[in-house]
Amino acid sequence: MLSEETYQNLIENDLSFLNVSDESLVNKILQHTSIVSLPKDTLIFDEGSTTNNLAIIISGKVRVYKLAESGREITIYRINKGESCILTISSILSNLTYPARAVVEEDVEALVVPSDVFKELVNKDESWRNFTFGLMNTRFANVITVVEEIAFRRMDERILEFLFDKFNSSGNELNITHQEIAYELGTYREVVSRILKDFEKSGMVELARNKINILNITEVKKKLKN
Amino acid sequence: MLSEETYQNLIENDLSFLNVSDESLVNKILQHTSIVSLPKDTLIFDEGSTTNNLAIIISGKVRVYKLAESGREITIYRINKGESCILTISSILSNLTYPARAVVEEDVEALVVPSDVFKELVNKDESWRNFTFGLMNTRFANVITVVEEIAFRRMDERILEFLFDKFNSSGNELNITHQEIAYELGTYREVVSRILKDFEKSGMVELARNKINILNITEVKKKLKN
DNA sequence: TCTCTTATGTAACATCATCACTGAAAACAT
DNA sequence: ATGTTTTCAGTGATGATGTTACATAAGAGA
Repeated sequence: MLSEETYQNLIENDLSFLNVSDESLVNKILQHTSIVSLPKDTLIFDEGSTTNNLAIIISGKVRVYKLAESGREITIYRINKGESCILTISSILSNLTYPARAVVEEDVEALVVPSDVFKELVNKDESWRNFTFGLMNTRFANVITVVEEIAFRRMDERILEFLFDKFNSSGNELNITHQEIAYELGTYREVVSRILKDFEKSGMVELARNKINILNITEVKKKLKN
Repeated sequence: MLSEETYQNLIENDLSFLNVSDESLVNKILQHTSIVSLPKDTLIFDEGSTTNNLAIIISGKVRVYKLAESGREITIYRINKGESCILTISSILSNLTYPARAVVEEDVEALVVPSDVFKELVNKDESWRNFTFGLMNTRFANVITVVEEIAFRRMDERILEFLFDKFNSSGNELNITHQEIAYELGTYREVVSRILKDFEKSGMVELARNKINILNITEVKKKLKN
């Protein structure tokens, strides 16, 4: 159950596709959806599983990744505010099992839509369809980019790019462990440590436990241009 | 323009989703679609481009791959009979540019649907929607599998698996060059040559110019189980 | 038979994967 | 405040793969 007020708030707050024109669909949404809170580290779905609900993220962040037997991981993409999990959509629309794993990275509030309601909305409402197609298309492009990265680019470049992106979103002192970077990029912690050490030796960064300081951002940019 | 007869043939011949119920949509299809032949090596689309037509494959095969500056390539997936290119669909539905390249691998006959007609069909007809979603979902799962393969698996295993798949579809003497295998898997020809030579030394295969003979298929299977 | 083109072999070195440790920093317990 | 445990980082060693650079061999065509 969703209150009329919450519904309106969501529509104004980055979930504009919720705004369907058909009155009976609005009622379906109000009656059959609800809001849940999922704390950090909650396993949203695992490889091989299926589901009966679609979660649309209102706040927080989810990481979708592949896990190898060796213990290595690689991040495939993240689900942010206003998005939902296309793998769940795959599962609902095509009866496929998840090919990856999703875990809450930052505490999540989500709107939960039962799969049959979602199916009906996608079939009857154009804005839901556009939302769904748009999400699938951008994700697809994302994953192809991941393929390109791991197939063709060197690890030092990839680490540098990762640092640079983080730098842009959270200032030049990053609080992150080498292991986290390794999980992000699909490599081993040792590899990350070694490469970061090289960066430190060349004066680009400064390292401490749980911390990476970017000392020379223009140098980083220059290296990425090549 | 499509003849009524051709249209019926296509419906019976693996393109059942063409069978729409609405009469005006049938007319749209008949009037606005056509059949084209595309010989081997035709570039269907390239990175960064967009399109106004969707091709649905009636016969033949298309390879979709990423190309690196170094000259390396990696196959992302193939488009077979009854399928169409989801990247084209992305481009049409979400105005995205292609993140990869597609080339005809075996002579293709395809049904060409203008993008506005396709949009209308997806919006109005459920079987087209299901076709579209189904294709996107399986492709997405494919690409995630590719990520897993290149991120975590060893090259000798991947080559072995490739040989095994080819073996299943075309007998135990394969006519293929090392370069082609390298393009498939995203590595260098030299790496493929080296690993194949090792396989030959261990008695699993026999190598000749343009030819790989699998001598011991049970051994290959066994290695793949591990 | 000679030449050109294409496919393969292989050495050498760089990078990354993988295993096996060591030591340092922070968190926790007493 | 000190000792203990846990978590994080440093680093050597070795194998697999990426990358450059040639050499050789097989087939195609003149």
